[in-house]
Amino acid sequence: MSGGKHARPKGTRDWMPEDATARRRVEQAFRHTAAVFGFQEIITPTFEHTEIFIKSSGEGSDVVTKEMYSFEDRAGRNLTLRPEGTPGVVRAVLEERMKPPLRLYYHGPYFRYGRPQKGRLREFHQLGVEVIGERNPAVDVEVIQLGAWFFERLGIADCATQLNSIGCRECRPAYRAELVAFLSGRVAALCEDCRTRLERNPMRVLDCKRETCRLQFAEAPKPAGHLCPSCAEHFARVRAELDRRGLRYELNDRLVRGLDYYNRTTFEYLSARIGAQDSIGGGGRYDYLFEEFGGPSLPAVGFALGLERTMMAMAENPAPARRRLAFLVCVTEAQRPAAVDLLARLRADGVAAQMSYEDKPGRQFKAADAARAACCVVLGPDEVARGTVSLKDLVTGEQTEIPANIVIPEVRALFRD
RNA sequence: GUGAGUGUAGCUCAAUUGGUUAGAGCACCUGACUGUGGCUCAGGAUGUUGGGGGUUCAAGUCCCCUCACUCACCCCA
Repeated sequence: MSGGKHARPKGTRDWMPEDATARRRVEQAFRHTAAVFGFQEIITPTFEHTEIFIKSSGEGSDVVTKEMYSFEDRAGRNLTLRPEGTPGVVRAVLEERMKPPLRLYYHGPYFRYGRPQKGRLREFHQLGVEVIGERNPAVDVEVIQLGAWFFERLGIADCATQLNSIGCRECRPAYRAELVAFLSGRVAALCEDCRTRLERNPMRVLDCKRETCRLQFAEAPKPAGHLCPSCAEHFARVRAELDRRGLRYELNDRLVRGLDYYNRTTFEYLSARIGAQDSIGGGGRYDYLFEEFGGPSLPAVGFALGLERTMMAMAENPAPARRRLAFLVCVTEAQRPAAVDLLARLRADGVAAQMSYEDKPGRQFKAADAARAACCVVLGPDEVARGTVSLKDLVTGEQTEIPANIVIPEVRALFRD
């Protein structure tokens, strides 16, 4: 039933033990992939001064104008729960005077105020990487490859990589003017949203989802066709290197990412199986952001992926296996002290063990089953008299009596399969 | 922020055109089982029908408000 007295805040979720386990696996896989590519972890605060995000995402962006969790602290400082990862990393790199080139990865919770839907929460989690201080197009490719490998490792088969280039300071103004000129002649055919986009951020008109708008854009000038020579070369080298590494991608000349700080390469990973919010990750180059933060001119490229969306795109987990947990059962209370001692020995040896304090053995087995334990270690008068224990495999139901002193290796052996 | 849809037991869902005591499956509890979980059988408990107001002789059912969830738009992970 929904709407109890103490319900979760809107747009948040609970991670039940099974969910938490699955999430850990994804996070570990990401750590591993990032580490293999030479990245090191960086952890930055969950909230920052609000101006950090305004500066990087852009004053008029939707994220800034209507999606931030901002608040004043008790001393009147204006703070914001981070809506994305890159600004905090950039700030930290400058503030801590870290020496480029840098390869950093991060993960954690992010916050955006908006109406929740499938694949969009108010508190969500991202995993991301940033390469700072490298201009070479091969680095863009490495970052794209990292993401592709990661998704592949998770078994996300139907994941498409889309690629585009949106130019730089040199070529964008001219292109932009041309696009505006083109669109201005067709305002009447555009939807309400696109008309406001035309004024605010014309390039966004390109990825409108409406069929009527899309028809208009068929002949619209595209960013990739208006690159300056050096951007064109960069883009060509990115594509050549992707091909050389055998990475599959599709060009999407409408891929214009939402955050203002991107330039040149932009890319996105899409999954068809997670609903309308089909982007499971995306990124691109941001060669100007450090300057805008008052730092040196530092080229950079990175990407972030959504943990929740990624997990939705993953194949359903197979039947939940039993836990690597041994459950102690004592047949009568007389064996309780011996059982408690054995419990401690198992735990001291790193074997997860637990026991029920029900009196009847039947209850204790039931508790073991309910806890999804892999086996029971049974202590009864007979076993104690013989210096043995009975080990019951809860999957097969087989029970064997073994010398008490080999319990730990036997339980371990049982866990192995 | 905009729009649409949905809220009935722990879960999934029933309940004639408004009509008497709101049902079923699964799960749960008890027993058959005084040294053994799952399987079987026999019993058992469970609801302020999300909340508040209204219409009516009568509301789970109709109307209004509110809350929550879902999906989509916007935007993005």
